[in-house]
Amino acid sequence: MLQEALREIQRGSAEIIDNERIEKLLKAYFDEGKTYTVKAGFDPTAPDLHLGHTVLLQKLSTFQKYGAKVQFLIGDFTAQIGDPSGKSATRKTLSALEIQENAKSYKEQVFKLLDPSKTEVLFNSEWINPLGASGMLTLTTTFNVARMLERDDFDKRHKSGISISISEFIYPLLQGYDSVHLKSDIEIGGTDQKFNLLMGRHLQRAYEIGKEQSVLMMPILEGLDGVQKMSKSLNNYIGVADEPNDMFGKVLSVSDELMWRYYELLSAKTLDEIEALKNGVTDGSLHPKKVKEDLALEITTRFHSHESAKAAKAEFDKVHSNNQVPTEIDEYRSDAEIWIAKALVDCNLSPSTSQARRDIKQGAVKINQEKVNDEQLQLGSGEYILQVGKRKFAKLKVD
RNA sequence: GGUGAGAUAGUCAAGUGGCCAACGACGGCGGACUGUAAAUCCGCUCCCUACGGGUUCAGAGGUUCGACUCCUCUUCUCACCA
Repeated sequence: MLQEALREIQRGSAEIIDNERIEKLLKAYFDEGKTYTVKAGFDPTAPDLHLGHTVLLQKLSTFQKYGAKVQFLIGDFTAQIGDPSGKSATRKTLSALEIQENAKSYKEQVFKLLDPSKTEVLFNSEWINPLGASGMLTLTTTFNVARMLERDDFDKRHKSGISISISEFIYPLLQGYDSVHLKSDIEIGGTDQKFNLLMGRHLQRAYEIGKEQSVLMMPILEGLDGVQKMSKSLNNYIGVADEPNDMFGKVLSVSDELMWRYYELLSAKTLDEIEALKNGVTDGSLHPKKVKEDLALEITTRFHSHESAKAAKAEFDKVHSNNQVPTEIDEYRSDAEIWIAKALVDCNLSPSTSQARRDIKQGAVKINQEKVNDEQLQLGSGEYILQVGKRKFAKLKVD
């Protein structure tokens, strides 16, 4: 039981510092029922959560299974500075109102994964504000500039003469101080957070609170392309707010290889269960597509509901396996006879008539399931289902 | 502040007077094959009711029959020096 818990906790992690302590905490839980705290900080600058952000949540959820109380920390104070990690320039700061809004949307999402009874939502302004100028000074005496500049991203910026604000030096200190105040046993974060996470250990020692937190770092989740990190700007993400149909479809579109990665980092299935799936695929008794569908169902269910996930699967089968028209498609109207290329542009199926013509030439355009060959085709009055490629549909009414 | 290099389509990157709407790579889109997977193969990839027209190569002027290519100024980026 203890071994299994350890394996699940280590699952997918990139690096663990002071693993022995985690083992001790778990042992104390299994032997004596003693709980412990796991801290994870979230910067309320990103209101649009995607699956990449949920890797940490999934890990927290695992910890909760094995006796952890989660300290879900929203860095409302620190967000005013902006985390310098991995940044090549000073971040612009957020207004108090924006931070509040973002924090709210965080709370709505996280309890889809976490057990509320074992989760404490905290805002660090609560203890950082009372620190005052003298408390802040004390904090800064625990560290020095030379060590701060050892940090890779600071070092690069310093050497290339890009300005580093003093407040950015303060950021890791404050994050570390959170661990002092909360007396966290373990802190988890992404690999890019290593410096900040270690600061927690440093400060817990400096403030002599009698423990030093273990640190568990999770890797950055790859996006749909399987290569680059999942991010909104690369448009390779699955948003937690995506519609069920989109979410299901996106999960199903990842490669088989990436699917296992997603299983490891996102699924609530145990390692043994996943191992069984892998064996099934290897010996041919399980079709990889089925396994991927299960993952898509699990994820869609998590953020929506079991019903909508099943509906998404049904819809998916309908459109893609049986080549039928989706249930819901956008409708457009035209009040006069219209040229096909123009119609495609009007229905947002093509960005320009030039593109529309190319699509037609390449046989990508269908009207009512019939391939269109004539670029000059005029659509008279009636109702048409327009289709470009495999997934873009629109309904057009011509009066 | 000084000196040198550079700015080309979504990104990287050719092109140094007409053969340039601009090589190539990546990405993206479409097609074939499939499990809407991956891999592979093929096609497309500025706009325009189009065998033609229009607007592009940081910005503004200029030279020229003709400029992405030459000249001037401006803006920005990078390297070295201080």
